[in-house]
Amino acid sequence: MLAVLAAVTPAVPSFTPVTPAAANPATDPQTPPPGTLRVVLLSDDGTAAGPDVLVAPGGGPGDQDARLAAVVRDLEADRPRWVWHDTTRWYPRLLAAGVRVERCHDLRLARRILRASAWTARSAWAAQEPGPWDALEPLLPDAVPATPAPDALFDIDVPRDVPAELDPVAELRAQLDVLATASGEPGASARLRLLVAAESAGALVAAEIRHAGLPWDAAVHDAILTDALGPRPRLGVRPARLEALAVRIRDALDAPDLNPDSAPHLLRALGYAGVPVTSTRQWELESVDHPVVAPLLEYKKLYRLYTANGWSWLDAWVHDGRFRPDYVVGGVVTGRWATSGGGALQLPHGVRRAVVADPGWVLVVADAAQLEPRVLAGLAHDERMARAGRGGDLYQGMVDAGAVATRDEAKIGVLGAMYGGTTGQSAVLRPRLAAAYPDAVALVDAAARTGEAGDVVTTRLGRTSPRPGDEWQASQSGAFDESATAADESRARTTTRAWGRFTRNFVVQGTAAEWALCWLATLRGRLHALAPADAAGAAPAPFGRTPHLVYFLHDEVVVHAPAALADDVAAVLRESAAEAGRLLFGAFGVDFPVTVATVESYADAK
DNA sequence: TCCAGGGGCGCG
DNA sequence: AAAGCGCGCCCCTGGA
Repeated sequence: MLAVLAAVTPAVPSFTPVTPAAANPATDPQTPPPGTLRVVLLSDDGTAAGPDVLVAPGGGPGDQDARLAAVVRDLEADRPRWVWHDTTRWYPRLLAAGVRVERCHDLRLARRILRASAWTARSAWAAQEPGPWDALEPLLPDAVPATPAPDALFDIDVPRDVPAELDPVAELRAQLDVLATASGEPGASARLRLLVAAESAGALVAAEIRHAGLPWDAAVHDAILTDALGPRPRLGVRPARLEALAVRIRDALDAPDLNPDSAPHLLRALGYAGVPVTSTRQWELESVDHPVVAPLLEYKKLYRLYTANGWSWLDAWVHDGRFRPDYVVGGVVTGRWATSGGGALQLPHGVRRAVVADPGWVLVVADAAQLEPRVLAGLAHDERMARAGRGGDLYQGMVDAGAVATRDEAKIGVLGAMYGGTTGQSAVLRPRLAAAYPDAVALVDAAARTGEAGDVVTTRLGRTSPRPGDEWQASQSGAFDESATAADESRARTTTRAWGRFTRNFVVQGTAAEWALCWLATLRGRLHALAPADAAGAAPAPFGRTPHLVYFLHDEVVVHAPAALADDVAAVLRESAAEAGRLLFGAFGVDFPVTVATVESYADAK
């Protein structure tokens, strides 16, 4: 069953006339008042399946939320797939009202996938000019206070954020049609359906992670900072350790006015002092023997900690013992998640010490081992590469099979093949890799050639790469013009190859992101099933004492769980990884082992 | 005074 | 050691 949380009559009557697009005169003889929420019940094929459920507006603050929550909780018994414009606009409020849903169809995210997929490209719907649905952006959590002021007007007001003409029922039916007629690969429809479901589940997970929050001990974080930088300074003053290092740097370079935060200034000062570098990058400085190098490298390290994850970050992002990441599902072209603030995906290892489970709880940390090479083996149906990864370390498996001499070589060779490395050791290893794993190498090489030709590539489940942009077009036409110079041609070649490296990597990174979504989706369901009989407890509703996801990082997750359930959670993490592999690659036998660690602090996971 | 772009570095 | 891919965030700079 599909339940479209949808035809919402405007909460602001003056905003637009009250003419709900999905109003059905047969069941609604009277137009409901402004601010009414409507749940449209449909069968899986999109046909009507029952009378609409209306949620009246009004009452005190939060009253309508509470009524909606009751309606949703009721309907959950029938396990509907909730269909809505956009998870970021609905789900945080349902969670705040204590309600979890099992599954959803996020029309905004699904549309982005389906409009761009090579498997739906022949449909008229995909060919339409961009419209208001395409302009719909996710709602940043900053715009929705987690805890609204008690006297705030708290009606659900989607029309303020979503143009009223965006009829979710019509959009859903269009998407179901396009899904049914997808073609271009065996099972194209089923794969795209899986992708839409997984992407939508990801949207639920992202909202739930933000709702629950990553347990964060601000005192531990402050101790890390004080230990590294000295006591917290007044606003606008360098911490003591940084200032002391700045003095040493100025002395070593004989540059009393040097501001080490300015790269150009620093580079000039290095030049005057006779330090042979062309940049101030860490790796270049490390190759130089000069008294300035040690304090400068130390300064850069601490400066980064201070600016990116210092006291200001702590003030801005950690409240009530929780860091709430602003994930942006599908925010990266390849389908990976991005973040819109707080830098949750760049959490330095050095501050992970501050991620500490609640008393009586543990963090169960899981990491998919060599995810991308395994995905490549599955994509290419490369039996030998799959065999190398069976059971254990894929790189060591390659050594044991005699393909390369050392684990390090295996890693460099594989990464080089996936990223398009053309220099150094990865270039040297290339022929050996191609000889041992011809199918895998052929797949990424073909993806690169497709990109170089200006064409698109597609992941296992149907996410399709963007077309090359203006720069690529310009360099192509420029290079073949009569007046083209050698420099034009060289620039065109550089641009073309860069795009080839992008499409080469897109198929692997994008399919790995799909694997991760399937992992999350399965995990989410199975963790919920571990709920103890009395689930009320430490975590905010609807989690209570149920293990739940609190962090995600491309191929790694952190689950916050009551200590007694740690082993069950570990088992679920492994089973879910295996299930994700089956969802993507069916019976083709490629293993997806995960390393699991049960810890008090995230820093102890590795 | 504002903002785009570059340098640099954190993560996978 | 980085390289080859994908990001976000910080600061500074220089032009409008």
